[in-house]
Amino acid sequence: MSDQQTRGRPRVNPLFLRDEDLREAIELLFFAYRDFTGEADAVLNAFDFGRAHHRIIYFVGANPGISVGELLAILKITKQSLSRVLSQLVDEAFITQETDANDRRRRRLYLTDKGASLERQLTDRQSQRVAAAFRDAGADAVAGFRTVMRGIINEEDRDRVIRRGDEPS
Amino acid sequence: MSDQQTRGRPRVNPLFLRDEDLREAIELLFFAYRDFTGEADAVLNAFDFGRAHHRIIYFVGANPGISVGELLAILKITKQSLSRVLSQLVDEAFITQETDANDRRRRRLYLTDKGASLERQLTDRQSQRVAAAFRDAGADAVAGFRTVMRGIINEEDRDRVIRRGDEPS
DNA sequence: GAATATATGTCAACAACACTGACCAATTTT
DNA sequence: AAAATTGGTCAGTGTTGTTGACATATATTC
Repeated sequence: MSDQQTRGRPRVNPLFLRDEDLREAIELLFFAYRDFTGEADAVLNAFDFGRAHHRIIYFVGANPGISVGELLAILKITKQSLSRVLSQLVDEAFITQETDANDRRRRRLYLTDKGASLERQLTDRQSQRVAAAFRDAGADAVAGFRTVMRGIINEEDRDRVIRRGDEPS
Repeated sequence: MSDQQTRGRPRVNPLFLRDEDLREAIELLFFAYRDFTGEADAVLNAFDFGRAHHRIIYFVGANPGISVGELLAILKITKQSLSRVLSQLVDEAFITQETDANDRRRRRLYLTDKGASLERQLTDRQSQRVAAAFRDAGADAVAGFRTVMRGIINEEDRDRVIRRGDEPS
């Protein structure tokens, strides 16, 4: 019964969240993500890889020893979809699989040197874009960015994002 | 020669942008966009539409009378890709095309009532997610979010995002 | 007025990446 | 021993992007 508040004339609330404010946010998400992901495409093309490969390489790099199931939970795709791309990365020696010692059903994933090198190329490019935006915006703005972005993520997945170490002020 | 600065040990700079700080931002972008776009999928499925339809409906709604060329510049896809999806939306009467009076080569695009109704359903859902994050984060954080996101977007495309009216403080 | 450029649309083939459904094998848990 | 979990695979399908080659109408330029 308060749904239609979201549109129409401005509503009374501490932030004065008008229609355009929210549309602006929607567009910022669209354009920022479009340009942010586009950044890595040239590198990926040189390896005949796509964005699916990139996502896998990134998250295996960020979580060495991650299991297939955890990776699926992060990417929210089916195991068939993952399998197609992951197999390529294993075949071409960008990623290795090692059977978990405690639970031998589990395969733990790691980047090879080759994989780590590609991961670095890709992450560096995107990091530079973010770093430039951070520098121009200043420390306070960066803190706000982090808070809002975390709030947009589904609550149950917020702790999947790595946290900087300086949280408790 | 300063590329490898982006990784490895912390660098000296006013924001102390460490490797993890930038990785956190990368992950925030991934998860926030994943959940933000996932929000509308159920509605779209009911209409047998996908995300490509959503993007078109959104930007035509936000820019009534936009030309095909401008839409292509925003979406950064080929006209063939756009055409397939746009034709469906026109055939099913979610969008109308009107020849521009001044330049009769141009087709200006508008949402029909049916299209506007769908646009509202989709945008409302996403707006609610953003509004909740904004409320929890507070006004200062929202300002920071906007500044950083704008900085991530390619410079030449920053003014494609609608601007709130309260910029010059 | 003829040549050129622009805006849009269309046909055809193809690739990446997601999906569903139906299985199978190894291993662990109950 | 039975059931649940983890991971893999085969087969078929749909959406959304790509290239390349043309076609049409209209506007602009020489």
